[in-house]
Order: sequence, then structure tokens, then C-alpha cells
Amino acid sequence: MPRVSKAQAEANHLAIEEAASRLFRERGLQDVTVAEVMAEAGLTHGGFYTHYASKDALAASACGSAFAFAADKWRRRIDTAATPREARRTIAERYLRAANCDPSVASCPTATLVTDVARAGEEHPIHAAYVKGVRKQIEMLSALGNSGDAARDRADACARLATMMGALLLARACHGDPLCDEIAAAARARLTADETTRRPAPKTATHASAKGGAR
Amino acid sequence: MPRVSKAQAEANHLAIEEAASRLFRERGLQDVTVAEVMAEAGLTHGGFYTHYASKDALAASACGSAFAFAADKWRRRIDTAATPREARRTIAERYLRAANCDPSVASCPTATLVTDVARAGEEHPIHAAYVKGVRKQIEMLSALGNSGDAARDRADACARLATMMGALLLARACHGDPLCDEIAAAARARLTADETTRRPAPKTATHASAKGGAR
DNA sequence: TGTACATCAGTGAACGCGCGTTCACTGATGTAC
DNA sequence: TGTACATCAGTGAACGCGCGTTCACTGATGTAC
Repeated sequence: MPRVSKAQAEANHLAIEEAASRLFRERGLQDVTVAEVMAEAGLTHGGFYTHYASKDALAASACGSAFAFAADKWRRRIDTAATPREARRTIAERYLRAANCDPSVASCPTATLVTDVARAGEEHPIHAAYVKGVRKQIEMLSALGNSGDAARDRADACARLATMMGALLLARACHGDPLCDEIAAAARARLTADETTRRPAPKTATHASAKGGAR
Repeated sequence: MPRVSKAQAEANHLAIEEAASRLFRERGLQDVTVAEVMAEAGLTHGGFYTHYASKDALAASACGSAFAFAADKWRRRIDTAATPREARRTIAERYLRAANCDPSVASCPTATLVTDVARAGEEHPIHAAYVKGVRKQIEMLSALGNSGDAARDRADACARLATMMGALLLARACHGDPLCDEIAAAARARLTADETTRRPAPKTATHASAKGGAR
């Protein structure tokens, strides 16, 4: 069986990365073994090192893939939404839908990998991939803002992402308890509430709607 | 050195639990070994099992301790604050202060243990301890609400906690990048913003302030 | 197009190491008299 | 109060097991002629 065609080897590489992307998000970096990832890809563990230099390198690569996949999903939601506000709401609703609150399901890498990345430290190859992915998400959400103030839109995007992933993680950890649904529902409600009622300050209520960013 | 006085044994037990509470929050359940916890408590690993049935049992117990300690801290902030609103703001500000955004520092168990608990599953002894701790935090925040609507106060508390711990985790994972400070600052600003400008609906603006809950 | 051979993706056994847990042992503690 | 002895908190070596990584080997692939 050894020596597989170049096309097959490439397909195997993709299968390994996809399996890793899902498994790492389902169970974390440490609970998933190299052998498991390889088995999931239909291979044996020995061949792993012809594809990646180490498990850490796979983690970084798979993290990047997971973010790319998530960004595509967000992009599609944005493109099909009628307005930026609808896009923001749809993204939040989908993010916090009940299915994602099951901790055994692989959901957003921002949430599922956050402690792994924090603990791994800045030198770990996954750190750069993670930060890049988060930055992209903040930029995407920020571009959906319509306060007319770019800095404000960006701060809103940061807070939104924090609320989304914080609620998702809390709900997942509380799965099996009524708190799970309660937290997810509260965050969904907060994130889809009519944001126009939240005024920047006593400043210019008309200014914002006049310059109104993305449409 | 064997056979230590009952008082000393009790002190050792406490030292083990305190070391575990801190280490688990700093580095997670899996990155901390039983031997490390015991060494931190000034003991050798062999004696561990006279104190706990297993590492999992220690994790559950230490989780409970961490939450109890956190609740005391919140309680003190509430008691010294002039108003519930000031208490809410102080708690959020302290929660997201720069020092806590260093991932090598043990901060709130809600944040630092969330993925460990989610992955451990509902049968793991830590699950009940964690959910109980989160419930208590939500209740404390909820009691600080002043919308005049208990259900609304509680939903606000859920969303607040999600934003707080989501931002803390994101900042910790992005430590070393400008995003770290940006996210923490954005969440602090959001959580300490003048909440009275955020109206429930076009409903009763006076109704809420009239019944106004905690004072 | 056909043949000979070097390459190298994948296999599966093995190596090292670390960690949770167990266990025989120790000797100060605390109790029974 | 003093003495004899059972208890048991703590020690440190050892056991099992799992996992990341290595390596000799295989045989189809792909290339050189």
C-alpha cells in the first residue's frame, strides 16, 4: 500500500487537516492524539510526520483552516443578508443556536480553542494563527457597524465577539443544566436587540444615521 | 517525618487545595500534575490519596474553592460600593484589568476553567461545582440590576457575565498582540457605559426607575 | 511506448518519557490503661 | 501523670499505561533513458 499517488497524498493531507480541525475544536488540543487524527483520516499514525513537523505544527495549521472555514460561513451570511444589521443578527443567532451549545460539537475556533491558545503561550505556532483569525472576525463584524464612527464600530465588534463567544462557552460548560439555554437565550436577545436604542451619548443622534457606514 | 498532627494534616489539606485552585486556573486541569500540586503545598506526591480520591475529585473541590474565593471578592466590592450600579462597574473593571489579561495569571474560574469543564462532560465531578459557581455569579450580578424587572435583570446578568469572561479569555489568548488591550478596553467601556441610556423598549421609562430594584 | 530504477507516502513496531495511582514502609501522634 | 501501643499522614520507589516521535521497511509511483 505504500507510495501513493501525488494526488492521493494531497487528498490525505487535506483529510488529516480537516479531521484535526474538527477534533481539536471538539475536544481540545490535548485530548486528541496524533493517532486519532490519522485514523479519522483513514491512515495509520506513522505517516503523520511526512505531512507535519509536529503535533504543534498541525494544531497551528488546523486552527488556520478552522478560521478560514468560519470566515467563509460568515461571508456567506453577510452576502445573503439584506442589511448589515440583519447580517450581525443572523451571525449572532447562528453562533448561539442550541446545537452549538452541545460541548461535544465542534463550533467556532475562537471559542473552542481560546484557553488552549492562551495556555500554549505566544511562542506556540498556534498563537499567530489564532490571533490572525480573531482579528479577521473583528474586522468582519466591525465592517457591519453603522454608527458612522469607525472606532466605535470596532469597539462594538470587539464587545460583540466577546459576548458571543463568552455566552457560547458558558452555555457549553453548563450543558445539562437550565443555565445552558438561559445564557444562550439572554445573549442572543442582547445581541439581536434593536441596537438603535443604544445611543452613543447625548451627542449627535442624527450624525450617525447621516454618515451611516455599511449599507 | 510521617504521621503529622491532626492540625498539621488539616493545614496541609488546605495548602493542597489552594495550590490546586491556583495552578488549575493558571494552566488548566491537564497541564498540572498531582506531583506539582503536592510540591507546591510542600509535600511529596505519594500522600495525595489520603486527601483526595483522585485528581478529578481534587479538580472539583478546587473549583468550588476558587468560586467561593471569587464570590467573597465580589461580595466585598458590592458592600463597599455606593450603589448597585457602581458595584457592577467596579466588578467589571477589576475583572478586566490588565493584570488579569496575562494568561499565566490565575483569574476567575468561570473563564479559566470553562473549556475544561465543557470537555470534561456532565458526569465529571467538576461539572456540578462549576455550574453552581456560575449560577451564584449570575445571581449576584442579577441582584445588582435595577431595571425593575427581575427577569430582565437576570438576562442582563447573563449577558454581562458572558461579555466579561468572553473578553477576558479573548484578551488572554491574544496576549502579546495589540488586540489584547483593545478587546479588554472595549468590553470595559461597554460594561461601564451609562446603562440608563439603554432603554428596555419604547415602553415605560419611568416605570423602571419608579420600581427601581436594588438601591 | 516500453523498461529499469530511484523516490517516497504510508505501515507498524519500538523507544522514551511523563503521569496517575498503588504500596510497603516509617515514625510521630494520640489514645487506652 | 506516665507508659505501651495502635493509628495513620506522609515518603519514595514502582507499576501501567498512553502518547509523541522515530525508524526500518514496503512497494506503487513517477521519471530517466
